[in-house]
Amino acid sequence: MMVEAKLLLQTCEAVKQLYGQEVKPETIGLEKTNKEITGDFTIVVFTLLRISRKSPEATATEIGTFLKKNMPEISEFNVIKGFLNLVLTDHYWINFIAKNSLRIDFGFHKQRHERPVVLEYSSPNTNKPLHLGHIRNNLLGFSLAEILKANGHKVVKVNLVNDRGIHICKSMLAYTKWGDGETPGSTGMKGDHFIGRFYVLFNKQYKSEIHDLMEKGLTEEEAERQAPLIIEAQEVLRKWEAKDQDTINLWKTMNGWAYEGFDETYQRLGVDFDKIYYESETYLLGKKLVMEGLETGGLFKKEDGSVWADLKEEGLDEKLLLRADGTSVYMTQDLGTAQLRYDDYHPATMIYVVGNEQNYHFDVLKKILVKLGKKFASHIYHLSYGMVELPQGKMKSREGTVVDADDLMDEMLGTAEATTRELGKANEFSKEDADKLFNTIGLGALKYFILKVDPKKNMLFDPKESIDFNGNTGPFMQYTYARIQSLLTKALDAGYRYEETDISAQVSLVLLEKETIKRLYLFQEAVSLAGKEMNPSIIANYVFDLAKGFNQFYQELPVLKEEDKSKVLLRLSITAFVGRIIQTSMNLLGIQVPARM
RNA sequence: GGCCCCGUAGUUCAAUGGAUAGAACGGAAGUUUCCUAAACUUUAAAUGCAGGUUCGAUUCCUGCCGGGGCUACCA
Repeated sequence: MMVEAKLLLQTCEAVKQLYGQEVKPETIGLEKTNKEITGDFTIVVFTLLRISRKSPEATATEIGTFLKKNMPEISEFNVIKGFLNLVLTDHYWINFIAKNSLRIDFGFHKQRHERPVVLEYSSPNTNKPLHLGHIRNNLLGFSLAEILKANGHKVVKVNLVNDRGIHICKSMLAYTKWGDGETPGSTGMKGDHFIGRFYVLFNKQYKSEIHDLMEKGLTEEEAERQAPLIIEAQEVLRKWEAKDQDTINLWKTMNGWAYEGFDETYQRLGVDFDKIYYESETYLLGKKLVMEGLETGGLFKKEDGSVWADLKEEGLDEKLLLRADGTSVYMTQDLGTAQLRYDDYHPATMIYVVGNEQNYHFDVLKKILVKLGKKFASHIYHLSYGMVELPQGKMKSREGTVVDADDLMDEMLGTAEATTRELGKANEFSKEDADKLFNTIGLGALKYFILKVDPKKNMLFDPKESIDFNGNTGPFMQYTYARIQSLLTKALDAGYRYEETDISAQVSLVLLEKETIKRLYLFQEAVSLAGKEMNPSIIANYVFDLAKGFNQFYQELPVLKEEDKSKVLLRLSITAFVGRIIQTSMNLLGIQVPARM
C-alpha cells in the first residue's frame, strides 16, 4: 500500500478514537509538504475543527501524536497553525528505493480486463498538408494513448480521415483545370503538399471571380454563390456522389497522394494508428441512422424535405442533418462514425481529440445520439484542446500564415544539428549516429514544447524565435538522461554492481538524496493523475521537476568519487532509477532519449 | 446580439480552496585542475479591475474591462 493511503486511513482512525466520529479518507486534506518546511507529507486539519472542537494547533498535535505512535514510518512531526507536517523515516525511503528501483512496471497499472478505450486523433483532411495545429493534436493523441495504457487501459488508436466533401472537390477541380498532368512524382513534391497547392490555387481563383462579380454589382453573398468555379466544384461533388467513374478515379488518385504524404509525416512524428476510418465509408451509415431517427420520431422533416434535429429543449437550436437534396453534412458523417466505432469495439469510452473550436459540434453530436436512443452517447468524451496561435493570431490557410508540419520538423532538426555541432557534442559520432541524435533532440524539443502546456489552454508559437534547448525543454531532460547513462557506464567499469546489491541496510540519507527519492515516489501519482485528467502536461511538468532536482543532486553530491562504498551504491541506485523514470516519462510523451549527447 | 473559453514577472508556461504564488527564457552577478557547463548557484521582477462566499481565493460566484472561439444546407 502506498504510504499516503495508509496515512489517510490512520488519520481517520485518529479522528475516530480522539473525537468519536467517523470520517471518510477523501475528506482529509493530504498534501506534499512545502519545500521550505520540514516534512514529507502534510495534513491540513482545518476541515476537522468542527469535529475536534479544538484549536487548529491542538487538533494537529493530537492527530500527529496518534500517527507517530501508530505508524512506524513516521519519525517525527511538527505543527504550524493548522498544518500537521509529518516526517517519514529515512529507513522508509531507503526501503522504497530498494524495493522499487528495479521494478520495470513501477508507476504503471496492470492491464485490466475491460472494454477498450477508442481514442481518435489526427483526423486530417485530404486537401491540404498537416500543420502545427495537427501536430498538437497528434502529439496529444499519441501521448494520451501511452498514458492510458500505463493506467491499465486497453487503447485502440483510430484515425478518421476526412476524404470527401466539397473541399476535396475544390482541389480536384483545380487539378483538372491547371494540373497539366503533373504528379508528385514528376515534380518531386510530397503528395499532400502537391495537393495543397491546388487547394490554395482554387481559393485564389475563386476569390478573384468573386471580386469580378462584385465589381459588376453583385453582393458578396451572391458572388460567392454564382462564381463559375464554385458551381463547377458542386458539379464535381454531385458526380462523385453519383459514382461517376472518372471523378472517382481522380479522387482515388489524389487521395492516394495525400495518404503517401501523411504517412511520411506520421512516421517522422512517431505516431501511428490501429485503425483508419474514412468518412467516405461512414457517411452512408450516418444517413441510415438519420432515416431511422425520422421513423422513431427523434428527428423531423421540413417542407423542403431536409431533415433536422430539434434541440431547443436541450438549450440548443435546430440542427440540419440531411439537405433537401438528400446529401449529408459533417454531423451526419460523425453520427455514422460513432455508431460504426461502437459496433466495432464496444468501447467503454470513446475519446475524440479535437480542437475546442468544435465544442459546440460535440455538444450537438452527443445530444442527437441521445435523441436516436444511443446509450453510448454518455461514453463519448471530447478532449478539447486549445488553439496554437501565432503572434499575429490564429493560423489561416487562406492567408498563408500556417506553420507547416514538415517544414517545422526540418527546422527543428536543423537547429538541433547546428546547436550540437556548436557545442562539439557529436564530434565522435558516426554520420548515422549523429543524424539519429539530431532527430531525437530536434523532435524532443518540439514535442516537449507542445506537450508541457495544459491541453485545454490556447498556446502561442512564435516561428521567429526557435524553440529553446535550454531550461525547461526536451533536450534538458535528454541531457540529464545522457549524463546519467554516462555515469552508470563508468560505475560498471569501476566494478560497482549497483543492480545486484541490497542497499536496504543503510540507515541515513542526506537531504538531496531524500528529496530525489521523494521525486521518484511521485511518479506513481503523476501517471495516475495524467490518466485521470487526460493531460500529458502533468507528465511533462513532473519529469522536469525530477530532472531539475537530479541535476542538483548530481552537482552537489559525489557519486563515484564518494569514499563510503555503500553510499556510492545507494547513490547509483538512485541515479539509475532517475534515469529509468526520465526515460519512461519521456516515452509517455512520445519522446525518445539518447544514450549520449 | 446569444453561448463558451481565457486574462499570473518583460516573454512563454506552473500552482487537487491551503502556508512566503513556482519555473524557464530574457536581464544582473557567479561556478569548470572535480562523475558531460545543453548543467549548477545567487539576484531583480507578476495574480486585469470591483465586489461576494470562506478560517483561508490565482482557484468558486456576480459585474466590468481586455483577448479568443462558436453561433453554416463548411468541415
